[in-house]
Amino acid sequence: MATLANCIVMMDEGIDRVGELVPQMPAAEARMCRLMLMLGATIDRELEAKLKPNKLNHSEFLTLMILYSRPDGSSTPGELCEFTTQGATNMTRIANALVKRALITRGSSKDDRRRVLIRITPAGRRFVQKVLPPMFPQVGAMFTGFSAGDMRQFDRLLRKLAGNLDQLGEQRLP
Amino acid sequence: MATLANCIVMMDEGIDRVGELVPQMPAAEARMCRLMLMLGATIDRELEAKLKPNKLNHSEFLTLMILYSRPDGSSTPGELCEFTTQGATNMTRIANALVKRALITRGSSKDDRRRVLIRITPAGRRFVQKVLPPMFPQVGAMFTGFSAGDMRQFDRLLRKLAGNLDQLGEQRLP
DNA sequence: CTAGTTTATTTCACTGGTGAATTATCAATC
DNA sequence: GATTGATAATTCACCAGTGAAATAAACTAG
Repeated sequence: MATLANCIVMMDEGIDRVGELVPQMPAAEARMCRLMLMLGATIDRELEAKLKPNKLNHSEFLTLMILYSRPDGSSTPGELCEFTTQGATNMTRIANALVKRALITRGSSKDDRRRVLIRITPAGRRFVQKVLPPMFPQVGAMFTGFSAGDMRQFDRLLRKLAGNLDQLGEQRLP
Repeated sequence: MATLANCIVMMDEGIDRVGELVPQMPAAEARMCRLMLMLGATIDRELEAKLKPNKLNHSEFLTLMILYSRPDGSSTPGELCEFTTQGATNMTRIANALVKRALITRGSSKDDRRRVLIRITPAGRRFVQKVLPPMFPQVGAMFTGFSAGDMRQFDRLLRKLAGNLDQLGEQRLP
């Protein structure tokens, strides 16, 4: 099996070596960047594995969770696209899949009949309440050994990084 | 456009709300987890966008960089699978693509003829040296405002998280 | 009322990645 | 030295997700 630790060792050596060949490279930043990519992908795989027994994939899960988290349990395809960073094409497919399983309903909005109103059903709520708790242990285990201070720091640093990424994105689409 | 900051605001509210409905949830950990997923995906998209003009995708780039970082510039498909966390099937495709562009060569190993030896070509090295520097500004910009201490902390926390993820993976495949 | 814009859906072609079976080689054992 | 089993890479058929373009319906502003 390819342990994350192995990959990291190898990545560290790789960056050192590339840093010798291309000295202008911001090595420390590149390292962080790769770490974020590796960990993000790993967590993604972990989550996907947890969801598979329930015949859900990541974007379907996310969509369902957003609806579940809304006080009125409803949203629109456009809004869901925005927050799940999915294309409209895919959101239609996701909605189709969730409607077929009766976890959500699709209806047209009263005041703007172009809009489609997507709403989580009682069965959808029950489904979330069944699916969610079994993933708590893993989520907790990811942060064993993190002190309260560690969590605060981590949160701060991730949000700071998010801010930088936003700026970086803006200047690419001017 | 869907700014990361917006998604985060929405995620925070969502987790608060779900936390009320399902109180056993480890809210702080779930928040970190989602942050990692969002940032990882964003960095991934950013990288992919930077690579697209060069007709490379993430896994091809990674493969090429590993080869570039090796003192002898060579590896085998199996090893590359391990470090890129790709299936063997996909590695064959990646190698095909890179061979077609003459960035790598494929030859069979002398001492074990099952093994294929993949080696970066001089053109491959030149290609990396051309492609790499233009991404340095972005990589640097991702961490503007990070003090030396911030970088140290961030590195420490990410590696700690990696350790936990490894343990979590082990106990799923016993 | 008309022209233009927004919202959602559908279709199509394409990319990236996966699982199952296949082929070739090696290593071990009888 | 033939047989069995493991390992490395490839091939094939398939799926999920994407981007672009076309369509349709409904809203908005002049």
